[in-house]
Amino acid sequence: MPSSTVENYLKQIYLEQQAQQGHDLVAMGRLAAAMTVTPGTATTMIKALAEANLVAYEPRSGVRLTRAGEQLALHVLRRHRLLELFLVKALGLDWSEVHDEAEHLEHAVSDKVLQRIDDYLGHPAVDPHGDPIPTSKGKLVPQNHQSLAEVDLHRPVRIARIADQEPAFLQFLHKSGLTPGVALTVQARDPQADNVQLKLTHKSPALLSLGTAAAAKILVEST
Amino acid sequence: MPSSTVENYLKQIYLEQQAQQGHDLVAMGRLAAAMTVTPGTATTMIKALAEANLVAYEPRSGVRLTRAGEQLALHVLRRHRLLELFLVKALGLDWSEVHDEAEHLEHAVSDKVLQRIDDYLGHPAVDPHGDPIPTSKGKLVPQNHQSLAEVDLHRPVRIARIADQEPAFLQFLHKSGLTPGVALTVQARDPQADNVQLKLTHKSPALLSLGTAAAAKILVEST
DNA sequence: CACCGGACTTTGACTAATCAAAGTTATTAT
DNA sequence: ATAATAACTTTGATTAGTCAAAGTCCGGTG
Repeated sequence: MPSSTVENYLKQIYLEQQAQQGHDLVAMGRLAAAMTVTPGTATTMIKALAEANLVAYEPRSGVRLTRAGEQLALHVLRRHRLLELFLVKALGLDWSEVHDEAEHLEHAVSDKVLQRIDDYLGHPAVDPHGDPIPTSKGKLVPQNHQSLAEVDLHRPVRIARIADQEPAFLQFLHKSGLTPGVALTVQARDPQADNVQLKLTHKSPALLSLGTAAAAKILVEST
Repeated sequence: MPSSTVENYLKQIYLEQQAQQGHDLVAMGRLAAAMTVTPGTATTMIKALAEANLVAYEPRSGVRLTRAGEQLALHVLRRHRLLELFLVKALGLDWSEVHDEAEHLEHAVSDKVLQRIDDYLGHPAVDPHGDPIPTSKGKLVPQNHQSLAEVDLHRPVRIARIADQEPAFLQFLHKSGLTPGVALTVQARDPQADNVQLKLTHKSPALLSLGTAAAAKILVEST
């Protein structure tokens, strides 16, 4: 059974690979920063994971998950995301705080309990942030959402996913009514001013101004 | 924050102290066996816990919790027992299997989540095996139940608690209808034959034969 | 083309938790 | 009272995970 440290490394490599669309070699520096360990620690750990055939390691260029490593990572991600949704739905926790809770529980929950949680929730496809939940077989349906930083002006869209887990940012979104499912359009965009203007379809106040960095973290789908 | 290893040692010392009614010094051998570590490991660990003022250690005679250690142990026990009940009530797990599940989760669940679980369950006093749940302040109302090995013959009693967590034993009890709340009387007892005869008040088959060791693990209260 | 600087790896050291085996102490039996 | 024995402690070693700091490699820039 892999330790929770191993599970965390694999999960993080998976997430970094996703974040680098296409470019699947994750640099050691990136990984070390994401894990908040020193680069030397990451190197040591990755050499052990490579020995166990969970990653392919290319010294001085980076690391990538093997099939086995990816399966394990998806299993961890499934536990994490089902737990997040369960904490919100069954225990009424705030969506801004469930990420950190799930971070601990994901290493302690058995397959049996996870199965029950999945049944309880009715086999959901996404977690409270719109992140897709891998199946028990380790499959994850690829999403391809545009963000508010790039979607066409005036196109009617719905918020599908928030690509950030920071409690403070999530609380701001909640306060502003920018939660998954909400319908809106981008009214204007000014790259010079680093500004995006939103119009919420069924809310008031209906107008909102965001920086590009924040807009890029809000993913949408056409309605 | 104490490691889960430390939490487990303290919890185990607490349980052993309880099991040795009155005699509050727990022998190292006993503790080592309960923790399934070698005696040397227990000695080393206990010296560290004594350094941290969580236990009082008397070399070559045993160990006992300090106030601080007891508070921590009760906190762990609270998490464990609330989780057991939650797994049964909210997720429909079998009472015979929740002990082992809770054993892992008890170290991963935050105070906030535990609070929500307690609310969800309506602040219960006992877990699915009848074991009392310490309060959030670290108080545990002392129980004083007799077992089926000692209660008066023909006295009408109700099962209050099962003093064993073995899945196989719990499954046997379930199959036999010997679960907390069930009303019964002891019809006969034969020490020579190591045998106890039970009559279940509202069940059929109403007659049951148990060995003394099994009967001693079933605690009852008068009705 | 040499060398500079940043990214990466190596090395040596540390902590927590563990075991095996040797050493010590106390209790019991003769 | 002494010897045998069981219970306990000590010692030396191991594994997982980590850091600090020294060493190495490589892609530019002059």
